[in-house]
Amino acid sequence: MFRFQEKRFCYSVQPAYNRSKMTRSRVSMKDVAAAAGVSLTTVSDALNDRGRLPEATRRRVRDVAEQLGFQPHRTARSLAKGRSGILMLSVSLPESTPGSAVDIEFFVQLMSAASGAALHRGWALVLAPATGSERSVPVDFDGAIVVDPRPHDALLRLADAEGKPVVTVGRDLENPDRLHVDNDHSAAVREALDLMAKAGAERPALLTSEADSSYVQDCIDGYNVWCTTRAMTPQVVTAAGGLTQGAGYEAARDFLTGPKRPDAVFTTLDSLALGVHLAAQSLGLDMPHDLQVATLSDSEAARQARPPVTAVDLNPVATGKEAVQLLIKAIEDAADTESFLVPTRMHVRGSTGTASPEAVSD
Amino acid sequence: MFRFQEKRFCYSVQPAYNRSKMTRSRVSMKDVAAAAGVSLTTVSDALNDRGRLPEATRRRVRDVAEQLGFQPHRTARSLAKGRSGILMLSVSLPESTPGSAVDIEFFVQLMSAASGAALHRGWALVLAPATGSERSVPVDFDGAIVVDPRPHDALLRLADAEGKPVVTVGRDLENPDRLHVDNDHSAAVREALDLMAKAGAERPALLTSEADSSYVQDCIDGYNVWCTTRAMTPQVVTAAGGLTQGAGYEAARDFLTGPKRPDAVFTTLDSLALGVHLAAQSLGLDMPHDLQVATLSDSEAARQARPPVTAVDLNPVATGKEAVQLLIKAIEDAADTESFLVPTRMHVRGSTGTASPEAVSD
DNA sequence: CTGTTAGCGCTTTCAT
DNA sequence: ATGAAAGCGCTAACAG
Repeated sequence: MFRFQEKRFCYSVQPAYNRSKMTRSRVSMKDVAAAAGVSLTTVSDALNDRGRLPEATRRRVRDVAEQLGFQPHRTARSLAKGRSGILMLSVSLPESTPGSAVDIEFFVQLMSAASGAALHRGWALVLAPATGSERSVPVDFDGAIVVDPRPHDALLRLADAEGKPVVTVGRDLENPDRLHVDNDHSAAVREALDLMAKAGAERPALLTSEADSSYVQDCIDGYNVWCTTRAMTPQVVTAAGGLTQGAGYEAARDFLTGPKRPDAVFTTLDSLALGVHLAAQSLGLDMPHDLQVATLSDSEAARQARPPVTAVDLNPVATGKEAVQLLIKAIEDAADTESFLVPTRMHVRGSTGTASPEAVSD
Repeated sequence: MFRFQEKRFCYSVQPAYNRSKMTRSRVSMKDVAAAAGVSLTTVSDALNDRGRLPEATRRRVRDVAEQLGFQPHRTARSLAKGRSGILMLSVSLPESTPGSAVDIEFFVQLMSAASGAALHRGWALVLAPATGSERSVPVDFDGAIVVDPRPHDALLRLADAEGKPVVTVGRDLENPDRLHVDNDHSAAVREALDLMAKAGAERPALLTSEADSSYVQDCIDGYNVWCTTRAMTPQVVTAAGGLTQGAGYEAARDFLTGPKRPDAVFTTLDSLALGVHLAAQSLGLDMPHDLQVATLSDSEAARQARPPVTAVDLNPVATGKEAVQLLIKAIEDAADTESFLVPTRMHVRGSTGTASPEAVSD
């Protein structure tokens, strides 16, 4: 239950910008040219540092432009150059996941870092409409970043159709050679399993979401390789219900009360781990003694849980920056761009047993 | 401590889009006109539903366009119409706050909702560079949303300078009549104080961040009015160190060990409340018995804390949507736009004592 | 070293 | 009911 405020919800005011409505019409390059007594070309060259003008003219023109308060008209420039300066970014979650990508810390960090990196290099980044959304992209764009691509991602297909460069975060399973940024999830899983094994785990399980992303498959591969090496019987559980704590909880209630209960579990997302955490508590299992928990993707929630959850930091900030950098490179000259693997970090915390001496909790 | 992966960090692949490099050059309206045997004007009119063509021609032209796979060139349209279709959004945090706005759930929700609402209506939303950032905005925009405006917000000044409409979230204290979206924070504070008083609070304090935002001032006003009405001595504490849990913790350690320790505290942001929460626990104070805590702005962290924190949901999603709607209206016709107050919701949880019967925890 | 000119792809008067 | 033509503000050949 809740109560709404009883007060007025609306009232009226005058927009502030109305007051200075005598907006002097934009200063154009033509105006600058006239004022400086040169041609349009010269102004363009001076403003864009095209080195064919003597420093003197360049300076003079720039000064005039500054004094007139000239601001370049980006749209006109875009039209003339055939480049909009806009990058699109889409994150498509599995159908089954309620809520949106902003509920997942990894995506928020990545998105924010990507936007900042783009701006820093003079590009603008626009979030793409959720897949399946009514209309398509409302602006011209020069390239796209597709996070965790799924078979029929709208932005991916649109970019491909228009021949525009794409960088994916995580591999495009339908086209694995496509330019991408990724982590070595398989290695991360094996590292975490080693850690838990050292602390006594004998039956580690893997809890994943639906396996339609490359990172989930990599985790499964890494887990299977590890189990094979150790001659252990793998137990892979797929949580139904998307990337949520609830999905993790339901799955965990299930396998934690079944026969051959695992004594450790690695999850492919922090929200799943949090669900396992909750299930373990509700079953009266002690972490890490009765059950060790480790997960892919670090988050504030993983840090705040009691005990805090051991997690692999995927470095979404570096990932976002790198994706932007790669995409810009691909746009500017398709040559010499190569996919990139972002290093991960393991944060050992209370949800797993004590690890080897060099890996201490942060 | 942590360990980096030892593996290869990079390897090279061929960008996928290179393979289809024989990109058929965009289909333009001219092509459509030729194919349909009509003029450019007619195509334009048909495609934009300008009602001067008989339904027959309109259909025919549209069919041809569709068959040719025509996609409008947004940039060209923008140049001709003098409107870019782009909205800017900036969030400026207090100088003292480390990290970025994406660490604050309110902003993330607002931003995501705003972006979605813009897209839904055919506009694109671009995040503005952090204030004080090197270069200015890399695209032409038609209007701006400025969240929690501060005295010298770069985007605010830029928009004003170019005579572009602005909607602020929270009032612009230097120009209170400016179009905005806001909550009735003063009423929310009083409601929370009532709640805590009913549960026995006799010395409620107010913990705020630096008071340079309208919402902080509103909280202070509401608090003072409430105290005056009840003939209570107000105790307002300003946390140093920005909008962080650490800042809340430090401030709370201080006033919780001083003379006349408050038995309840209202904070102006969830991270501050979480800091108070931590301080109370470290001092062995029981919540809600020894200390009641309530805060502005609900969050996952407030819900997950033990005990969970009573919080005012500011409805950032509605706020973001409304801001976009208002801004578009202001861009399209400056008339009849009015500021808007978004209703809030109180979520009563374990950090405060039992409230009146109709306000039950969710 | 600098200017002239023709677009970029669309919208929009103004004719017919 | 439809078309011709002049831009929108900038870039980029191509001259000189």
